[in-house]
Amino acid sequence: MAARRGSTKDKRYEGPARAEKNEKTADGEVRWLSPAEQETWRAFLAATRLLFEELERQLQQEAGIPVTYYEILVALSEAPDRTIRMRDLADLTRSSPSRLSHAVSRLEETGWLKRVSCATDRRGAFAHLTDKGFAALEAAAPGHATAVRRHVFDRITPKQADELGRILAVIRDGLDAEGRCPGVPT
Amino acid sequence: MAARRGSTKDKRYEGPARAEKNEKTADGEVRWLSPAEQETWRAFLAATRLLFEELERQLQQEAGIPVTYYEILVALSEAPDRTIRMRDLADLTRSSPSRLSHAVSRLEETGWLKRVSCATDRRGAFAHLTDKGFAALEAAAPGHATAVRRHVFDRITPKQADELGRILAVIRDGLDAEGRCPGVPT
DNA sequence: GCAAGGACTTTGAGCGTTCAACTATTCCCG
DNA sequence: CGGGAATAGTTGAACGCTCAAAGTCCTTGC
Repeated sequence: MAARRGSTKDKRYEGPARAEKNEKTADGEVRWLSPAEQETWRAFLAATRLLFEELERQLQQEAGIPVTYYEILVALSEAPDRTIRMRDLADLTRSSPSRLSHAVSRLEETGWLKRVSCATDRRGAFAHLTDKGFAALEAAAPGHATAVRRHVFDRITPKQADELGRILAVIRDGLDAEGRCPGVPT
Repeated sequence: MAARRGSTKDKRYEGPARAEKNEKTADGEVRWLSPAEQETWRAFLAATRLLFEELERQLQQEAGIPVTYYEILVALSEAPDRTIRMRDLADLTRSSPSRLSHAVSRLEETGWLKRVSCATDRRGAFAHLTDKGFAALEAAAPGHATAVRRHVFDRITPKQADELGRILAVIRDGLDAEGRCPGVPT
């Protein structure tokens, strides 16, 4: 990735040339990424793309579902009664209501999930993981866990894993907070 | 089951997917993630999902293109003559040839890219970034860089950024190596 | 030379996601 | 109580991606 500095003739992409001088936009100053940060960011993009593609392929071949559906099954499997209100399930899995609705529809067709209407709030619906769905999850879990271990945790030290978790939790919390109260400055 | 793609029902069932502890099964060992590893992994999933969704939304609204298209433009902008052979561009951006072909077609429609046929290898094609495409990239860059900085690098220390880069490079290299020579252990 | 196999690229179908409506119900406040 | 606003969930179209299959051209061995 690379394209280390000054390859050939052209401008290496560190932002437009004019930005060297004029760093202002409508809302203030543009602080480009430093070379080190760029390298990190490109590693981020490459690693996550490769990783998710690999996990997706693995899970699709062995279990026939995408990773996001797997996450839905996991969330349900951990809930009391294996049943969660749609809204809460959307929050847990960080999906949009729309995505969740489509996904649940799809999983309902395979018989792994069931929609249950809510007695106290007639707008509402629950998603319930069926025994068949739970069995499917049990069958899919070892392969998926093995893949995650193989591509991530077997490659880094426990200390690095800890640090990775801490870093990603910070990033996650930042985005989560922003999602909940939009318009609040850092 | 609606004939999903790789729908291999009735997979081998490799032992109970119970247990947070490590255990063995008949035909091989499944090493589950430790509680700490699970927490890290869930942070990974949540952070990357939120982050990419946010960047996608930002870039889509401000520039009208997905992040992956942006990466293609960046790669081209750094190349001599702003021109790269399709195969090499696919490697650089870690896309499948198919994805790249679709993407280039799309970007060609907007006039940001141009396909140029190769004289010495008539199977081949180059992708060339037009002036219009370069201008579009210049216009999109500040917003994108700002978003990346805001959600990632402004939230972590430089030391953490370094460590993050090192960790992700290891993961990336592992997957890269595996992609090139499948079947090689570790 | 020539055939067989490999490399480069494109195409079309199917799937999951997003986005923008839309329906239905509940909440809130005067 | 009544009516507007908020909440829960669904739907359909558009779009990007994957996969399989194909077309086109190059290369290698004989």
